[in-house]
Amino acid sequence: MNPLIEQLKKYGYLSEKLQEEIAKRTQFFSKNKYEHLLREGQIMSSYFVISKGIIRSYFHANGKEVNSWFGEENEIFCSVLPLYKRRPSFENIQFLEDSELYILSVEDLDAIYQQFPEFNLIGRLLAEEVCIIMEERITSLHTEFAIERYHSLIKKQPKLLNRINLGHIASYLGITAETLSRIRR
Amino acid sequence: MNPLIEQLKKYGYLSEKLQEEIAKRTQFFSKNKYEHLLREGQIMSSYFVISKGIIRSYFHANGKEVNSWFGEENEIFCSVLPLYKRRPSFENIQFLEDSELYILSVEDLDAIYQQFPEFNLIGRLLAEEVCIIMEERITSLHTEFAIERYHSLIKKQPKLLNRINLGHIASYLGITAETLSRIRR
DNA sequence: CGCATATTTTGATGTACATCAAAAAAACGC
DNA sequence: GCGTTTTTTTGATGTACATCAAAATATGCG
Repeated sequence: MNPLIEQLKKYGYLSEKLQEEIAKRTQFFSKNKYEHLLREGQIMSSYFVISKGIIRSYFHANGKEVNSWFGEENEIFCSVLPLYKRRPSFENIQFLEDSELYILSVEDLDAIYQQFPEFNLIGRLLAEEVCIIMEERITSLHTEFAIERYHSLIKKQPKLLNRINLGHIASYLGITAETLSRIRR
Repeated sequence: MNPLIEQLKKYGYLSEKLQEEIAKRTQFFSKNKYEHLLREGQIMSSYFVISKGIIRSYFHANGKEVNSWFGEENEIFCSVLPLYKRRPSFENIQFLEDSELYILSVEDLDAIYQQFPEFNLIGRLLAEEVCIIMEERITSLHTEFAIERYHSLIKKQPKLLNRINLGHIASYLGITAETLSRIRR
């Protein structure tokens, strides 16, 4: 069982041969809490799925860490800028629990695109899905008050509250921990 | 000369046959200032390029119009939700000048994907590009003050200021026209 | 041109959220 | 289990931006 393949299958048909190729190239990692998968400035990139654990993506702005997203089990992720543009990441990806994950590096991904051009369909649908998610996030940041953004988040990722401290959540929402505390009361 | 094909070529090779097929399916429209290309609730969708004119995309939030983006000549655009998910649009696309544009409808696009599977590569790169642009917008809304967002905008679309009134710009920035006026001073 | 309308600016005041400080509560390590 | 560290809450005060009203300016149109 390869969780990456399971996730990719959600976007379309993968032939046996293609599945074998992906399986062959998939790397498995165990990581400890607070380790990093990616640090800003790196170009190393990949699609990946966490089979166990949780991650945050954060970057630095105005001298502070700002969380940009959280990742839970059985979703497919990537760092957009390195994967889609081969440009250095401005974000850091860090494990917030001891975690296990499956990675398909950008080099392996390219090789697969070469060998199985039909895989571009999956890649297209994946990127299109990311667009949808990002559009929601933009609208939320553009028009909602902090409390509405908070409710949107717990609606979309309800388990997050039990796994991640409120300081991290506040940072994702674009407010301080103090404000989040007052909002929740 | 088909401006849509010119834009698509930026993302990769298009065979003669593929270009012919796109050209055959491309529709040309002239539109007057204040006409709409798309209204919220509609599913009708497409990729399109404006050869002359300017557009804004806006939606309704808290009883007000909120501008989500502006489009100028010779860029390829779409409405993400209808095109990528076949879901009703929540945004409206309106011309702010008398305009001319070239459209490839979602039905024609699907037909092309069927007939030329290699076009999925272009579609993938296009969607990936949209992700990059959206990520920047998210970061801007997440961490910047209004004045910084203003400077980002005029850096990225410097001609906008001469073509669009400040109320529209303010709405895009997520502030009121009054605040924008004070910021500019 | 001259009047009507739309846009931009200015001023007074209100509100969402930030900052700083410190207490309270929870989690962690030995 | 107890002390240390981290997280969360509470309070006082500051700031970025909103709201409402109205004046100044620009634009559109017969």
